[in-house]
Amino acid sequence: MTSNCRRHQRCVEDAIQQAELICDENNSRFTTLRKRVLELVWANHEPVKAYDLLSELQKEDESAKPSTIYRTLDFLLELGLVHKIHRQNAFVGCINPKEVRPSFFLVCNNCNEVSEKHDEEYYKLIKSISKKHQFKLKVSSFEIEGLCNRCI
Amino acid sequence: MTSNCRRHQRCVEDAIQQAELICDENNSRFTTLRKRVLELVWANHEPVKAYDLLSELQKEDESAKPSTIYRTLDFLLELGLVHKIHRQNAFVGCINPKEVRPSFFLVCNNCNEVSEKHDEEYYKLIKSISKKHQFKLKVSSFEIEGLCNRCI
DNA sequence: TAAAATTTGCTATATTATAACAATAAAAAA
DNA sequence: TTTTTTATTGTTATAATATAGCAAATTTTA
Repeated sequence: MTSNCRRHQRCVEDAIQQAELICDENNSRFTTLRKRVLELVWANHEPVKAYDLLSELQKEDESAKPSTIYRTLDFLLELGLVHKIHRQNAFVGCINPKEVRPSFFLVCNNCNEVSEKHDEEYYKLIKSISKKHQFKLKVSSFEIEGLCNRCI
Repeated sequence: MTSNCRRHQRCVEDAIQQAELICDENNSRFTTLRKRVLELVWANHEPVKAYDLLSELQKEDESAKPSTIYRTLDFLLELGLVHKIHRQNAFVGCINPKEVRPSFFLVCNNCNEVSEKHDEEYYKLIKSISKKHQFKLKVSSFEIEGLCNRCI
């Protein structure tokens, strides 16, 4: 249990509920598989490896294969329901999938917890960079590793 | 040739010269292998894949193996002579290895050129984030993909 | 020159990810 | 409702990325 949230079950429920809405809006189906994988991603606030998800899934569904996981993750990434932490080749649930502006991540090297941040200053920086370098931003990632406030 | 630098040979020479200095200061050896790999990384301003480096190296040295490349890259990364672009699992030469403050990268999805930026505003943001969240930063990466000014 | 430390060679294998095509299930059209 | 189309999942194979561990060679230090 490495969560600083009071009742993690809430996080999961919220995530699932949001996912249902977003899939709906998108005319995409929130199938049993997709729901289950999202729940597994949300098992805690740490980044999860694809093959760890696969192991978990295989406990319930022997037929699960790497592509089962990767395809499902692709779907969830597409809708912004999960994020990839590129420095770790791992995945976390998105805390605010309706927000289209980019967030960044604080990843604790001690407790492994990831905290997704939405930050006005960060939005400004991105805009300013785009303007300064005449660069048309498509996607970005900003990942910060170190020690979180509880582990410092 | 996808460089917007006038004479790319200069970039390479500079990089090698800086590397010599830095290795020296660090009491590390800038061996033939390390020099050669760094040159290969600097073949252009695009991110290079480890196995592409390996292929290149093998043209000159049949005995080269994955670990040859990865070990050498690890060494170069350690000294800040190259950076890893995590979104691409690829590597670029560092334009300013003596600067300890973090830089960020603009990666063009059209011409593939990577541009490393050192930016006062970015330093400030990082400081502000660290403070705001009481997070002790160890390492970070900020990678931006999109269209560069020449490809827009 | 001998001993210690660093670097490289070498083999094996772990980890991460995708391609291609078939089978199934769900939604849309007839 | 039945047919057709589309989306999803199953399945097999393989590609791409990365590391571990130990031996040999080279360089530095004593």
